[in-house]
Amino acid sequence: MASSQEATPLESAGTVDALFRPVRAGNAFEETVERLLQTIRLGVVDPGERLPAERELAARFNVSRVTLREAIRALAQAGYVESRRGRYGGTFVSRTPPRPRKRDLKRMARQLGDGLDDALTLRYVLEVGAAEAAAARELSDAERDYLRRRLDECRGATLDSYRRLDSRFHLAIAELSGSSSLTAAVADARMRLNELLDAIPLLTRNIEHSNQQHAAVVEAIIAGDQEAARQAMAEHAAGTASLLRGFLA
Amino acid sequence: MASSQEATPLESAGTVDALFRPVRAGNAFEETVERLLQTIRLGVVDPGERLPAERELAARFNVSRVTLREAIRALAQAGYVESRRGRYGGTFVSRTPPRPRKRDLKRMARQLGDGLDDALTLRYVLEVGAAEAAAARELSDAERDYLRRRLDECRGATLDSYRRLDSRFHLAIAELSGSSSLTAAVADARMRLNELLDAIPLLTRNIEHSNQQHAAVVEAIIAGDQEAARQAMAEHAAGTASLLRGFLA
DNA sequence: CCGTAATATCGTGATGTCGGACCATTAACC
DNA sequence: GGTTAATGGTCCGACATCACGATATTACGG
Repeated sequence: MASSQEATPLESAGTVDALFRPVRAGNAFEETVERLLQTIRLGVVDPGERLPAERELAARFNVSRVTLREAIRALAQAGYVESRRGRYGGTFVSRTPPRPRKRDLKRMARQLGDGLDDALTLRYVLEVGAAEAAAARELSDAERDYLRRRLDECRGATLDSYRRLDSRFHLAIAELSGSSSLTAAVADARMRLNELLDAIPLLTRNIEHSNQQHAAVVEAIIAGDQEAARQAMAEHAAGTASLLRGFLA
Repeated sequence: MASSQEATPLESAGTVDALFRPVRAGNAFEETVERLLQTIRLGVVDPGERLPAERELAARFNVSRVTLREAIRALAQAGYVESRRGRYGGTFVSRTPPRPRKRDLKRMARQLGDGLDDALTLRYVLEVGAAEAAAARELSDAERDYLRRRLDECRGATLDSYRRLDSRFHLAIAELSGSSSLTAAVADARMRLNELLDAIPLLTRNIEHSNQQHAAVVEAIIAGDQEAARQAMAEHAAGTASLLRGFLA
């Protein structure tokens, strides 16, 4: 009765789609694999470094140890990690990561049609917001040092390690926002895009430009200038976005 | 060897915490309940309106029908929904929603210590970003109408229905950003805060102020003025944040 | 009044996931 | 060289969750 005029069942299909999205993306095993990959690809734990012990990881992930081990085994077979037993053993990130296999155009096209704009919009909002939030906080000396060190890392990066160190730099900014939820969201957004970014060539010229923008962001954050931080990060994000759109369109 | 100087294992604890967060918040049943509550509390489906059929919901949520039914049964027992069988039957949102029981201070204190700032920061970033993104898009006539109607709904709201209509208004803005991931994120952020907002009194004066800010946001979005939209939403969000902090601090 | 369609409800066997205990291995330490 | 502590590796019973199918109920259309 009232619904035909008062409610808008058809117009709000977008909202419905967003809220009726899958409760869980896959089974526990798949999601655990994805999260471990995140820590590796985003540079949270470096090649050669050790992951937390199985028991601790299982507890953090809120997943049984069996499931976690299956995930680790899958990553080991794929060449991402290596496990060593005994005291002072553990699971280590491989120093010779598997070459990201060339993405087939099918997958890219799927992502493109479905959610490229979606992912780019989300990334923009999160990263720009994180930069602004970080600038709004009063940072300790240690935090400023931390940020500068991440910036320097990117400068000294090779073509191979750049994506990882770049991700880690952006994660550091999110971290300085003080919101771990925001940090997690930034990490998720980057993982969605890295899959696409791996498919396009990385030019030294682009890296230099990125590094300049990084420096501007850091400067603004340390100066506590929210507006400048937002602006600088917005430019940076827009650059990556147009680069990506150019290669895929 | 190299790790003691080069890496920063201790300083980046925040990043580690964020990335080693639980893979899944709870079991499938609990998460499904939470998501159904979201559609009700955030006003995606109105009181008296029908939810999608079990089979469709189960498919959308990527959850078995058994699990979905258990979730629905729990919500039915709590008084949130009512199920009717037969053709043109279905599960309907109750017209007499259960009074949100007074939140015990224990839960609030927990949220407060743990993640109030976290939730507020995330909310701010997402909603401000959504407003900016919406303003950046070229909206169709239907979309503009849709937004205005949501705004008007808030004006005519009673004290009882205000929170729901307010949430729906904000969701509409997120929706107009064009990113369903962003919409979903905004919905999640609001659910986290609504739990707290339900614990503090709702004043008519505050509602009027909110509505004025809403109008300013809508005006800026329709005008396509990203900067103004951002600014207006930032003020609005800051207002809610300080209100909340005032009551809990 | 009857058939049909759309819906919620119920049952069943297979598979995933969990928690916990126990085993095997290793490097550091005494 | 033995001891020890921390780690990965293995197994098992209990429970959650799944996909699938069959059944019951109801409103609409003839």
